[in-house]
Amino acid sequence: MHTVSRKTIHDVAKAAGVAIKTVSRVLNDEPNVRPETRARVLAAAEQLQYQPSLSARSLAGRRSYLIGLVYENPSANYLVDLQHGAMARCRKEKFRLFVHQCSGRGDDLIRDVMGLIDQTHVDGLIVSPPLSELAPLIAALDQRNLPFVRIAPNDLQHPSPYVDMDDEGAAREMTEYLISEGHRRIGFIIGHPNHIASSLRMRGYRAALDQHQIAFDAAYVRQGYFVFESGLEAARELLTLPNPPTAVFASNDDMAAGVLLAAHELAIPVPQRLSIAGFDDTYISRIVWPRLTTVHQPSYDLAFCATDLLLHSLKDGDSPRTARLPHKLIRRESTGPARLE
Amino acid sequence: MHTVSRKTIHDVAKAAGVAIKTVSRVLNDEPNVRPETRARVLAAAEQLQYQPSLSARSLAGRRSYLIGLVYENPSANYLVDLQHGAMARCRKEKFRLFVHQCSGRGDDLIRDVMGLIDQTHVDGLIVSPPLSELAPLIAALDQRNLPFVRIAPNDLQHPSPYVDMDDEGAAREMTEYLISEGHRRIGFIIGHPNHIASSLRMRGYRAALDQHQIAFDAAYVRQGYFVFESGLEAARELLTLPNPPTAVFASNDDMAAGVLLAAHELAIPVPQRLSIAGFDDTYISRIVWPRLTTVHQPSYDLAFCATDLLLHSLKDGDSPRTARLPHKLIRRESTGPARLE
DNA sequence: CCTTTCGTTGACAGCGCTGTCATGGCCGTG
DNA sequence: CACGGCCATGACAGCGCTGTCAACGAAAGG
Repeated sequence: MHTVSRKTIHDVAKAAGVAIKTVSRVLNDEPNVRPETRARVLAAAEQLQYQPSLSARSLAGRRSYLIGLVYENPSANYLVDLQHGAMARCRKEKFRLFVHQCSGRGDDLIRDVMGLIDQTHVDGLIVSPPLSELAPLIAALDQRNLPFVRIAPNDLQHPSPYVDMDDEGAAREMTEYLISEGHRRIGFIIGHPNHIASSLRMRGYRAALDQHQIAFDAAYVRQGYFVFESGLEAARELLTLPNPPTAVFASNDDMAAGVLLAAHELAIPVPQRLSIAGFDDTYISRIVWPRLTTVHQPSYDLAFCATDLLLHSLKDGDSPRTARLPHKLIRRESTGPARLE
Repeated sequence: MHTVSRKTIHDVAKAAGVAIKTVSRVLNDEPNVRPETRARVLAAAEQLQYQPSLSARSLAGRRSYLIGLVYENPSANYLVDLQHGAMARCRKEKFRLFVHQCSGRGDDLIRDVMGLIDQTHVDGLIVSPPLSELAPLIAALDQRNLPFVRIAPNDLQHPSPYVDMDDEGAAREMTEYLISEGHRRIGFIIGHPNHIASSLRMRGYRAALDQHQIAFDAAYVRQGYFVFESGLEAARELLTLPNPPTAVFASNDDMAAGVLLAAHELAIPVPQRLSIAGFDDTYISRIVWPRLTTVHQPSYDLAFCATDLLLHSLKDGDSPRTARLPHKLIRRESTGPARLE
């Protein structure tokens, strides 16, 4: 067994008959290289299967060609979508993505992220929810003067770029759809209190009720935490109410799956006697029976777009700073007309 | 806004009143440093919030404190478990995990992985299935002389370390459990042909039938691909057979969820008229209704353990080279006694 | 007492790149 | 024809560390 030694810029320079600086110029698309020289260098690099060392680059220059994606504790499907969206965008440049699960809370979390920055020299950061709402973290990043993009942030006034979707509008549409199906007693399960999306979706729900002169009834609203079990518990309460809702709108698919399970337990046929709607359009919404009506949240695109904004802001200061991505109501078998009573 | 400049080893050395080499010694746990000197350096490093630059480390030394996790296209839940298992183990040392989704097939894929190695200088690699079965990739890694650990590989003779579970035994246990419930016509859905786990699980299924003198009937076996839709399709065929199975054992949970959906479509009550078993014990096995009887596959532990083996083999050559992790049969509501006919 | 060994520390080179500046050939201009 | 300016290229320093080796004092041995 014998280690194939790494090719360096010197090998390429020698093969192309130029100085290493010229190789560097070619590989970094710098101007002032004769086209034929450029071609010669490119050919040599290709022939040697040369890959520049990210370590050396970040040490010598002011870029590391690395961007970080930090997250805390999102659901698996959402997380994987984010990762792949960001990776896909990175792959189109010569950047790589460093995925980092943050640990700790408060100051520890900030230290954790700062440690990531110091150690890896990332050029920028993609901050996913709920970290994107964590003011102390955002402030620390500002102070560090590191470019970053937030996904679904709460503070839209902050100067850093962000991408999001219209959570409130989407929730209003879903609620209106349920109303249009004849539902009047519509249960609602709120998401995790730390996520701005939770209150936005709640607001959309209320707005739709208001618009259709349906009185808001707190008895039909339960606090959840974006996880399956919280949806299950909330639904057990809602569905055993004296005058139970004919539809339940959960703030994400995981909780909606919990509602569905509760309905099955209580032998309530879905959607004949109970309509159930989710949010996010994750994998599980297509797997359960009946399949969930939900709102498609473009997680992959959100991350792709966030990475795009970040890469642009690394190149030139003046680039689009925000993007709002479209959502879509997905009707499936878990919702239907309210039964006449 | 003002950039807080990165602290370097020089800052720490100055603060502690020693040479940078001594700081390096302390931070790398090298011997021959007086305890009080060590304490002084540690205090200075802590006080300055010093974080060594991974770039400089990997450039200067022969370690990068980075290990790579490469994967191709596993299901989201499995992938996230792997990532978190590996990250958790890394966090206990001063290592970081570089997660990389491979792109391309054949030579392109190998070039992709080699590019990762050259660019990031990873000290070692965790190779997850089905890449862990890709002989050309393994050969390329061997030639590169880079330490790596395989998760659930096919070639147990190969000298590189690996971790796996007893797929065959687990499948046999599950099948025996179904037999013990009185089932005789037991359908089976095979996993993706590229995964060794598929044939092992199939082998376990057959072994259990043989042991109980139940004739193997190819009509009850369908090829699947580890994805939901393939389970759905296979189940539609199996359940409309003239003499349909009373139980179906799918090689993973996603496909079992597909079987469950097919049963719902055909109004076959589960488990009263059909028992359904999955494999992996992923999130979805707990959210469908009825919840799936399945085999717990320790994905998190597999990755944790793989990382552990890798880190050990980086330190000293002679370390345990393999580990087989325990599985567990999880009985839930999707299986029950066969109906007497 | 001097020599050898060992434990502790530091000086310095150099990892593979990029940033800065120098060099030299070529052009156009007065 | 002399000169300045521009383009293409190269020489060289140095990023923040680790590896190597030397230096020094203290302990151990003859």
